[in-house]
Amino acid sequence: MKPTGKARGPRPGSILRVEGLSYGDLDEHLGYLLRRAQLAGFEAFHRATEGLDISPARYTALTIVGANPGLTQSALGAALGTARSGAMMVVNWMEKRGLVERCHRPDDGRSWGLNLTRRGQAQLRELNRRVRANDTAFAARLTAAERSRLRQLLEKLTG
Amino acid sequence: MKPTGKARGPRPGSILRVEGLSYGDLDEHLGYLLRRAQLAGFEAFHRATEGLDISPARYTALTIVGANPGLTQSALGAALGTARSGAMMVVNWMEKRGLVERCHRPDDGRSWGLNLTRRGQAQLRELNRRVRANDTAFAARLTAAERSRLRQLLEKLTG
DNA sequence: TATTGTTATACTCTATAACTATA
DNA sequence: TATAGTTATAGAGTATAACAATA
Repeated sequence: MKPTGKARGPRPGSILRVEGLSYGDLDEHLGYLLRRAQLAGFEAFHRATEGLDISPARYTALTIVGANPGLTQSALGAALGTARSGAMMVVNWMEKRGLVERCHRPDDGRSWGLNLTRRGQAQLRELNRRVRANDTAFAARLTAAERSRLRQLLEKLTG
Repeated sequence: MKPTGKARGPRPGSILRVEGLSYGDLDEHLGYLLRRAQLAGFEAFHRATEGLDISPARYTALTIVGANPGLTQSALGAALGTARSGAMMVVNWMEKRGLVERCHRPDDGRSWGLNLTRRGQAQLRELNRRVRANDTAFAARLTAAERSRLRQLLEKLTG
């Protein structure tokens, strides 16, 4: 049994509600509530992918490459909301792990086209399985109807 | 007219939806939707506090100290979900700016009690004004009823 | 022995800028 | 000249560990 990967970086810090402490206006501040929920989501993600040397950003990158074969690094960076150099590091990681290939594009010698390898596809399927299962557990406090409503509201909010 | 403060650090990166790109399973992933919304919230906060040398974490710290006079640094760290050393840096920043005072506690010589100064209180009021106004603008895509529902769902989700 | 504050250090993430090669 | 990728560097943020003072 080979090692599955080392833990990466510090655990995501959660914002647990401290007993007997007043939070002032924060409880009515939408941005703060979103931050709390999002950090809880990171924690859930971390639990779901324990030992896989992955991160939310890497998972996002993997998913987007998988959904857009031949994608350019710059386009990936734009999708991730990061600079080109940031996209580089993610792609380097994916390539070193054998999850993604950089393929020359015949039409433009400057840019690479990114494609998932077989292994990358398998890895992504496994991640999706884990993440989806954990997503439900994460949102277990909500009913299915409430989850759906929450998704809908978030999508409307973000545009 | 004195300078109001320098911009701090890199702007928060947003995740703009890229035209014509597929996002695979991400659109159904609650954690991803939360992340998007939260980053949009950071951006809104940044716009609202332009030039004030503040950050969401600092704003949170200021609010919590204001709502809990005499608070301990460790307690603040717990509320922020950060280590003691992290709380130190925030408090150092607040103290240097004259927003907070460290007061000796008669009952325990080890710990400080944190209190907002007059200036800190004024600063917090101004921040609340800006943040609240911008919060509405940020969530302008939603009706008042939807905003309220969203808040409710987020609170239920986080517990 | 445990806890508070403190300091020093390391690591992650990300932005910026300069460089190259193609266009 | 403009753009894609690359590389090096710097900054913010935060965790960890060790230390002193106090409990």
